[in-house]
Amino acid sequence: MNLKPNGRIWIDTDQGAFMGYGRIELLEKIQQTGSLRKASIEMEMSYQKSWKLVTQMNIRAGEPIVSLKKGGKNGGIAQLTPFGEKAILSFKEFDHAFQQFLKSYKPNLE
Amino acid sequence: MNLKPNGRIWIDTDQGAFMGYGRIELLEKIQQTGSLRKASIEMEMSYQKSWKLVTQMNIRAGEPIVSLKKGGKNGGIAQLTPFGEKAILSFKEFDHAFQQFLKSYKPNLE
DNA sequence: TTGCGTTATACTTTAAGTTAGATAACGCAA
DNA sequence: TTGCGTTATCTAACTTAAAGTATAACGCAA
Repeated sequence: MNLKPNGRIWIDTDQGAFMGYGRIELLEKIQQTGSLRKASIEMEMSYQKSWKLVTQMNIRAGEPIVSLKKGGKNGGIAQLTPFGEKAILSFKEFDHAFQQFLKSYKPNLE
Repeated sequence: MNLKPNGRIWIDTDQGAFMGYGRIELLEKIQQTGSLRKASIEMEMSYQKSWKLVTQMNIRAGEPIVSLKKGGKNGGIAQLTPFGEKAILSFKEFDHAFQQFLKSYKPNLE
């Protein structure tokens, strides 16, 4: 039978989801590439969707998570703000605690 | 800003999801009505979908959660097995612990 | 044997979300 | 001033999960 407790967590705001597994992965790829387009390709996600996610995060957080600039030397740049970096760390900590919770829980059905 | 930790949990098997919020609600409505059709109407869910959910649960649990019988006095009957009742209680306990976890967690971002 | 309300199942249609494709705007560097 | 690669945005096409529609099978009761 092999019953396995599972789940997922995220952070909401009044306007909707703010931070979750997909967004975290996207932010990390932005951090690595410096480009929203490259990050979306690595995520195998359309540019439109990742742009929407980032823009939503920026609005919902009240303070920019990612700084987006178009034009210039390399065509443009996408960069995490210090606040964005803090947000990643905070969510990862939350998820770590949740994974511990999941691991510790034993369903009593046999 | 009002950041609110949120999440959901469920129970998986090797064949896929076995128990979660929607299924629990469906099981409780079956318990109350004795009918899969009436339960689906109360859930505002198509009969086909609820039938599929119940059938999957029965298969994935290895042991019936809901007993389905067609024909007879009232056209047919849907009834939780004792094992099904235990499954409900077990999941609710799991969820209670999870809600406690969520409530206790304070994100450190301000 | 007929009617009833349910379970059981196939097929079609709808709706929502996602992606694709195209194009404008931008600003540095050559 | 031109070219480049990116951000930004619109519209159309596609995909897929869900619901709708229809019908068969069942077994008790009248």
